[in-house]
Amino acid sequence: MSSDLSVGRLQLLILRVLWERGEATVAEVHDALRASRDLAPTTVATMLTKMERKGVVTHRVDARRFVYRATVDETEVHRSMVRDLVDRVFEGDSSALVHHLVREGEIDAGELEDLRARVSQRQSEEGRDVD
Amino acid sequence: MSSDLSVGRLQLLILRVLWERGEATVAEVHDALRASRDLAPTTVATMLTKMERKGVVTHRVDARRFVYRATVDETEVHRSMVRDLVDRVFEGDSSALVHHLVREGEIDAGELEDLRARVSQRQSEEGRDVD
DNA sequence: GTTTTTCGACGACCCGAGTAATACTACCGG
DNA sequence: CCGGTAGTATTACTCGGGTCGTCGAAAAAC
Repeated sequence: MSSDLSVGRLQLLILRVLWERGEATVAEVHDALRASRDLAPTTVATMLTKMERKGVVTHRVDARRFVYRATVDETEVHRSMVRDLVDRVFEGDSSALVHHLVREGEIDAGELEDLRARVSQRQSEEGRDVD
Repeated sequence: MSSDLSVGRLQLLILRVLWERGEATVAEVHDALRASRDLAPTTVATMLTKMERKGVVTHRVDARRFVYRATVDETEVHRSMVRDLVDRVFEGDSSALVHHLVREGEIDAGELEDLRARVSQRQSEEGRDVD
């Protein structure tokens, strides 16, 4: 599964609100977004509807209001969107992406060392039961 | 500026052909794409037109045919598209992206070590004029 | 009980990517 | 000079993200 969970900017903003709060009404989402975006409440509602049609959120009814909840978690969405970029831009080669980041000076030696330590530890720990 | 050079899948495929060959006619691009996509020649032509309107390619006329050339290089496009993803998904934090890659097992210790060595060398070389 | 407010449903648009059929035009062979 | 061909321009359509206005129902307020 986890087919295509790529979402647009606004959709991601909305999902973040839902991930943080667990559940939220249209008004709550709209309110939480006020800081970053000045939108009509109906815009949020429409977006939520479209997102529900796509399958990334659901809602339950609570006394007139719709209470939305994400049906996908942050990691799934990240995975899908990163995969998408890697496929499009780097022909599926994730390390090419990291190479790019390094070449562009987005990542420095300290961060890489940190990561390296973490991953090598993980690999030695879980080495026996992988795949 | 390198403002917004984000392009779609097909546009990127087309750009790759242009980057490889330097210049290409519609027919040549269509032909080069035959392997990966089965498109009508007009589709490629339309796309090229739209891309020219956007500013990522130009053309010169050579005896009736349009010879297209990219006006942006691969690195610029990569930068723009990666930046875009990082902004949308990781709130501008590039290292969060790498963290994700590591956590998802897309990158292993060997690759990180390779990268780390490279970047630390670069940093010590150009150490005097950074920040 | 009637009016006002609240909230979701629907429908309308815009825009860009993608896809392609059709129209148009200039050149070439006869 | 004429028509076919090559190759671009035009037009059109689908889809999804984004943005709202309006409408209708229902709850709340008076």
